[in-house]
Amino acid sequence: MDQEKDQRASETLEYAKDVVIQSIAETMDLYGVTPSAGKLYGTMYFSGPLNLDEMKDELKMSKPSMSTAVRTLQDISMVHKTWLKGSRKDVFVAEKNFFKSFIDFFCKKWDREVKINLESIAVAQQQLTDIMNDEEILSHLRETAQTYYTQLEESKKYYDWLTRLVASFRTGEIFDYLPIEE
Amino acid sequence: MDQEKDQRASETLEYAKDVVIQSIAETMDLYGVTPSAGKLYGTMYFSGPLNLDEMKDELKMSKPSMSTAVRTLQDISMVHKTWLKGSRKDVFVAEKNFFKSFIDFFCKKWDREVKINLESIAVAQQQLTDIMNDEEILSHLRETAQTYYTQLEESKKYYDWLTRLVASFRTGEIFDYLPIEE
DNA sequence: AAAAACGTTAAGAAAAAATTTAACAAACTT
DNA sequence: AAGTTTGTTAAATTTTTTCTTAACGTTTTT
Repeated sequence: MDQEKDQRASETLEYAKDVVIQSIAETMDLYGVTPSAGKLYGTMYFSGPLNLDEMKDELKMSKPSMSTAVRTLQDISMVHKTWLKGSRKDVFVAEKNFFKSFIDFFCKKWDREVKINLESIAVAQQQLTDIMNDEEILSHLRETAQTYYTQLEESKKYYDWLTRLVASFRTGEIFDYLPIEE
Repeated sequence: MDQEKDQRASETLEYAKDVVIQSIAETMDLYGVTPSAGKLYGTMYFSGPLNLDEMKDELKMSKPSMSTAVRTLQDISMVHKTWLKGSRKDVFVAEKNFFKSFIDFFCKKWDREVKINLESIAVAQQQLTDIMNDEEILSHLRETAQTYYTQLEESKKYYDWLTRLVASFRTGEIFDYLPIEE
């Protein structure tokens, strides 16, 4: 009967979706993904399980692009592979729980930051100690070594704190302090 | 007297420094800066105030590169401009307080995420409501609109929580819950 | 067993980003 | 006021990244 109205409604629906997809893609640069991957995630956020062909039709891109994009999204736990009875194609669903994505992503990154830097600090401090303890070395060099050593030691407080922050996120303890939906 | 030993000590000092600079640069990808900017920050982390010419000599890069790199580091509050009596050159110092950098950076990014997405959600929900309330529209369209609306409404809990997380970081209240140097 | 479907890798093309040299504008010296 | 110094912008180049087409290996269907 009122086909025109339904047509318009359908377009409005698409538009409303696109507005959100666009802003999700835009802010996902913080997660270090390409705009394309961001747009893919945004699309999946509003869709059911998608296979690679459906993704490529949706974004009008090639299949290999979808393959790599969906893998990077998997790497940061923003999409998951599932099974769909009947079809032999891989299908993927977006992780819609932003808390999960947030925690998973940043904890991984922060862990890495702590690990890499603490390792290099350990190496550096060993060398610096050798210089500091050798009285035959020019005093201004030894003083510099001491300065660097102290600065690195100070920075450990941060890495320690970050480790505890990650733990609090991972266990969910953070939500005792800062509850969801206060 | 023992020039050789001092020479070796000096090299060891440089090496120790470089190890840390390298790892800082490597992990700073999370902050969305180029490797060059990361290396510049790492260098400044161990130096006093530097001007553009000193930076270019240190990193063996061009002056305009240093100019843009130092600006991106300023944008994320990882270096600050200071004044040095006598010289008319701009000099910059690295922010050595990692807590400050951390909070400043992520709060800015998270604020942006919240702002952009909440704005688009508001737009989208308005459109969706129009469809939901119009009984002349095909019911399956209206149901889809309802589904999207609910999903967006749900996501607001996350943005609300993120807003409170940012507030807690900004005020320093987070440190009551998770103290530095436990 | 041959053919088709599916996902990935490889190679090449296109697009984007980073870097350098050159040119410029403003502030300072003499 | 002419000439320097300093930082930035502009244009051109190089490098890196992204994306597509083509080829491949595996699994499934017929």
